[in-house]
Formats: sequence, structure tokens, C-alpha cells
Amino acid sequence: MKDQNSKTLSNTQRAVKELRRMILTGELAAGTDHLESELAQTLGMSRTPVREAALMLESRGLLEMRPRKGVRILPVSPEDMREIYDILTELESLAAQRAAEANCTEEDLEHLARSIAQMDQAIETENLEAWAESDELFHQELVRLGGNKRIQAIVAMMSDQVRRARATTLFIRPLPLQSNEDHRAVFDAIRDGRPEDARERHRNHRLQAKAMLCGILEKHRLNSL
Amino acid sequence: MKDQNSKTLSNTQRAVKELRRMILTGELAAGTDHLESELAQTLGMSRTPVREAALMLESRGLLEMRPRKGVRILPVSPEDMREIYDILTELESLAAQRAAEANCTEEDLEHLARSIAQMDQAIETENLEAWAESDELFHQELVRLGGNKRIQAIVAMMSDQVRRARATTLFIRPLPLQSNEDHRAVFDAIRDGRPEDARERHRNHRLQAKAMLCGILEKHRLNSL
DNA sequence: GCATTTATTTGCGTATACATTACAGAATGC
DNA sequence: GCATTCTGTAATGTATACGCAAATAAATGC
Repeated sequence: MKDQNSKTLSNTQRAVKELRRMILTGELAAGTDHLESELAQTLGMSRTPVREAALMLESRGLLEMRPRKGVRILPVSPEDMREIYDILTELESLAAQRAAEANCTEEDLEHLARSIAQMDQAIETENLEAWAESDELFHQELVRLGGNKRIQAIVAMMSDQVRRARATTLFIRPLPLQSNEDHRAVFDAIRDGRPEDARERHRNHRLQAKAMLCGILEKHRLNSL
Repeated sequence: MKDQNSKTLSNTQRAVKELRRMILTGELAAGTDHLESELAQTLGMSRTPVREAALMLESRGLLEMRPRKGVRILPVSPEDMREIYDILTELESLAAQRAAEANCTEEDLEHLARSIAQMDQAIETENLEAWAESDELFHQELVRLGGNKRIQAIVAMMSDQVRRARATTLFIRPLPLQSNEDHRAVFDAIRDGRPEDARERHRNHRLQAKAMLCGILEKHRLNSL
């Protein structure tokens, strides 16, 4: 397809992918500082592409460049989580509405359906990582069907910021039985072309998720993830 | 206050400000290409800070860096406008709701009130630029009161992308008499602590603005701004 | 005359060298 | 002993140099 991917990938792009991965996996822990030259050495390139990558990741909210202190991997506070979930709630709900208005074909809905099936299975086997993956897939596919490119970009950005937190919360939270039902209801509303319904159901889904998560964070005094 | 601003301003930061200004004023016209080295010469610095600035502006959606073609100032299409207005509608409505929930003090509301007074005056004197300025101020202040930093950043980003379009549409559109009324209603709802009302009123305000704008664009066949 | 290949140029990606500046710690004065 | 100033150092910000790939121009074959 894109032979761009396999071969010609600039060092800057590699640095973005690599650093992002390292941040999301926790290999670069939240709150830690790293000199540009260290990172450059780690990645086997000079400071220039590392700096450029860092600038991009900074605008995606994953890190912060502070003069003379190095690159700081940004932690996510409960307040951050509230902000992010509020944004996801609004934008994804609109996406759900638009998807329902769009008269999606079976093919369009295929990915969405698959994510639901995958989640069914993950819950049966109580495989939390698989659950998280299918959850992510559902939300990603939902905003894709919504058709708004900017919303897709914003949601992707916010998801990145939340992903690390999920690694922690995933094993604390209750088994997410409700999510599945919610997704199915949203799916049905989209398939049957009920925009308002899709919107409201997804909205409630996200509001509940936010409340649950914030509850957990407060209960466990998790002030930084 | 921040002596950072007045004196020590890195070339990269200067480049960001300067380039942004040049794009918003149309000095760098939409759709045009510019070599990094040209821009560097124009700004009186080397390519490095220009490149870094361009990377930032790229992630803010103002331009695009295409290898060997130079930096391309991104035009805004009607579809872009729809996307942007949809996002503004959702996020600002939430901000309005949150502002109304926040029990704002008189002082908090001062800026908002001032923007409304300013707009009154602008309409009386039919000064469209002044109207646009006070409109911008109202929306900016509204999201500030909403308290969500990420929403503020996103809205600022979207506003940047729309600003150029406004320069064109401002003198085509009907005299914005309705806006004023809308703003006042939203203001009252915030002041009196009626979150749902603030939300819905602002939502309708934005929906109407979107419809009006899209109507203009279609009518005048403005496919790129 | 047209297509295809080769040469040349041009601009970017990246490495590297250098300038700048904030900070730490030593030194000095009291 | 404490505060203040000075100086050295470390890390960033910026300039510059260079190789490479892509685009364009030239040349060759048919």
C-alpha cells in the first residue's frame, strides 16, 4: 500500500513513533526528565531529529520541553482525566450522531461490529487487556464513522494521554460489564439511523465511564499517572 | 510580570509568532508555498528555528510541510469550516455549562460583560471589525470560564484556522444582530447559574452561526479561504 | 518528434559545531 | 556564619555544512 511506511521513514518520524511508544509503555516514566542528548543516543541519532520529534510530542500533550531541565514526560492528574473525558464525551457523542445520520453500509459497520464481538469474548475470558484493546477499537472506529477528521485527531491525542493511566486503572476497576451493553446500544442506534439516540446513549456511556474512573482515582488517591 | 515576554524570546518563538501573524493577516496567502530558506531570510534567522516553528504551526493546522515543495499555507475549505464549527459547538457549549455551574463572581464575569457591551457599541456604529473582535473575546472568555485548559487550547487552535475565513465572510454576511442577543442570554444563564440553559442557548447560537456561514460559503461558491 | 534515460540542480534531513544562558558551587567580603 | 558575587559548566538554542533524494533539464535513442 504505502511503501512509504516500510522503507523511507525519516529519523524524525522514527523518533516520534519510538518516543511515543516508550512513553505509552512507561519505558519513559511519567514525571521523569531526559536530556535531548541522552534520548538521541538511545535512539541512535543526533539531537536534531530528537528535538523535532519532541516538539511534535509536546504539542500532542505527551511531554514538555523545559530549557536546561530536559524533556519532561508529562504525568496525568485526576484533573487532566476529567478534562480529557469531558472532551471525549462531547466529541464522540457528536461522532455517534453523525455516524447515525450517515446511513452507514454493512461494510462501514463491520469494524464496529467486530470490536463488539471481540469485547464479548474478552469479557467471557476476563481478559482485561483484550477488553481494553477492543474498547479502544470501538471508540476509534466510532469517530472514524463520524467523518470529522479533526475530531479523529483530537480524540487520538486525548486517547494517547489516557492510555498510560489505563494501564494502572484497568486492574483496579470493576469488570466492565456495562460498557458492552452501551456499545451495543450505540451500535444499534447507528445502524438503525437514530441520531439523537446514538448521541445520547454514547454520551451517557462516557459520562458513566468518567464518573467511574474519577471515583477510582479518588478512592485510591492516585494523583499522578 | 513575565519578563520572559518582553526580552528573552527565542528565535523559534519569534518565528512562531511572526509566521502565525503573517498567515492570519494573509501576508502569507492560503495555498501558497514557501521554502524554508526563504522564510528564514525573511525572518532574519537560520533555517533551524524556522523549521521548528513550522513544525509547531503544522500541528496547529495552519500549514503543512511537504518535502521539496516547501511549507504550504493551508487553505480552509467549506468542509473544514463545518468540521471546525461542529467542534466549537460541542466544546463551547460544555464550557458554557461549566461556567454556569461554577458560581462565577462579578469579577469573573467582568470580561464577558465587557465583550457584550463592546459588541453593542460595534453594532450601533456598524463597525464590523470591532464586532468580530468582541465576538472573539466573548467566545474566548467563555471557554476560559469553563475552566478546561484543553478545551481552551483546542478552541484557540480552531479559531486560528477560522480567522482568515472571517476576513472574507465578514463583509458578506448579514449584520450579526442575533449574535448579540444570544450572547446576552448565555451570559444571563451563566450569571444566574442555569447550566442546562447556558449549554443549550450557546449550542443553538453556534448551530445557527454554522448554518449561516455555510449558507454564505455555498451561495458565493467560496471553496477555499 | 517523442519517449526514455541521464545529468544537474535544488531543497530537505541530519549531523555537528558553536554561542548562549541558567544554574551550581566556590570564593570573597562582612 | 551568612549573604553575595563570581566563575565554570552543562544543556539548550542556533548556525552551518553536507549528503541524498527528488524534481527538472538535457541528451540520447528510436
